[in-house]
Amino acid sequence: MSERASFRVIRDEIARRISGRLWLPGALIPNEELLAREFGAARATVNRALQELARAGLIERRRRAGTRVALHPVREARFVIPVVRQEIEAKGAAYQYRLLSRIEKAAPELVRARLGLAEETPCLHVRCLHLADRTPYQFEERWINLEAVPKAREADFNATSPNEWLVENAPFTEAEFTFCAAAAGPEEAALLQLNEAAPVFVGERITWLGERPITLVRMMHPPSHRMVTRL
Amino acid sequence: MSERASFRVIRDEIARRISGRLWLPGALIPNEELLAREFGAARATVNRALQELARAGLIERRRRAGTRVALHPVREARFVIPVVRQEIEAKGAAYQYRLLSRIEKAAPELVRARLGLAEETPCLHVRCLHLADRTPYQFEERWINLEAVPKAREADFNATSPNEWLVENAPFTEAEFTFCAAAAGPEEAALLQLNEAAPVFVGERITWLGERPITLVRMMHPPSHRMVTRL
DNA sequence: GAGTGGTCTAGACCACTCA
DNA sequence: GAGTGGTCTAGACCACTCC
Repeated sequence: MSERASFRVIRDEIARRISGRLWLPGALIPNEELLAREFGAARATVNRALQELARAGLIERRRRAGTRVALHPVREARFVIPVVRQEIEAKGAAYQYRLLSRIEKAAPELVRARLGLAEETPCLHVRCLHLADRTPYQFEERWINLEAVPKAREADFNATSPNEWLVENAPFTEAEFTFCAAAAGPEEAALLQLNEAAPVFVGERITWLGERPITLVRMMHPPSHRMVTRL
Repeated sequence: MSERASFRVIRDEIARRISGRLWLPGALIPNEELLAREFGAARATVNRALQELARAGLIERRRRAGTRVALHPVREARFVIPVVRQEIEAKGAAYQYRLLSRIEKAAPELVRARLGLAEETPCLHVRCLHLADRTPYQFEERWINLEAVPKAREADFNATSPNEWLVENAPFTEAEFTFCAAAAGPEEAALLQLNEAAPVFVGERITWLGERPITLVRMMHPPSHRMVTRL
């Protein structure tokens, strides 16, 4: 029975009317009860369709005032937080990984400030390189708060990259992402096989479990890197 | 009546149990009927709570197999699509805008390919600069498909930036975003007051209304720029 | 006060998938 | 075949907001 009105059918039909300019930006659209009658569905079904459209930013809803076609549609987009290995393998390339260094020491002032750590907090500093088809793909530099993740001391980062190990062993509830462009320093340039001062794409991520800072990671990509997202 | 079980209460309580490691990653959680009984709510209410958690990536659900705590929680983050002026004013800086050029001509092959346009399609090429407190903030280079947005011919881009004009006058339903790092060319460096070949942060956005390409824009920022997002 | 969306309930049937 | 989530219905009450 494809005749049964589904919230998807209703949602898509309404989206069609909006993108087809049948209902213009700012215009009031029929209320839930009318739409329910038109589509031969229950009001709850129409409600679900409209809520999805509102979440996507296509319409704006207010009690009593009704539902309007949004004047500024689509205000936000999503991007996936990939595990590097999966990101590389999804491109059909062979993944390789090299641990460069792993040292337990106090984090520098700048890192402590970003993570909100006390001076004496023990940290693990890990540097590694991810390659796609033998070409440097990402240089990763990471600080792990050992007070929050003491088990990291025993982790074998030669076998598993800190990225994957943390995904399995250190859940987080909050995260902050920063993206920017920078010039490669001499060491970074060598590792990524670039000229010194070549532009690099830098992603930075800080994660927390509740209030507790877990890790700060800086991920550096050669300029050929593209971060793409849709919608 | 805060006693009435709301889907929010149920959702948050379940999230609490997961982040508090009461329910471990990979573990099966009670089915909808049991949870409904526990919370004294209808199954539909529990369903809504669980669907939101699944959308957020905290749990994974499969018919017959039940609902499990996700092994790789939080798979995606959101970022806002700002209007440049609002982005600058939100920082407390004074916004200024300069139109650099505006020419109607055919788009180059590369641009046509990305937009899926025929060779003869009329386009509007617009270049402009956005400043924050008199400092160059973003260099914008844009192609507008005049077949889709003929009204753009009459738009006064000296008064309103194409960014804002399009937001008001050309709704879109699909968008693709690309971010990368690049080296500034001579003209770009001059406009952004950088040395030549300085790293720049580049955002690119293509929008469609249904199947129809609307515009392609390349937004270039000096390396001091940070794109930040949370969650 | 009245109209609109927000949410909940109780029950039902369906779709998928595992055993 | 049976258990689980996915969805729909019909009805209800509430919350917000405009008049």
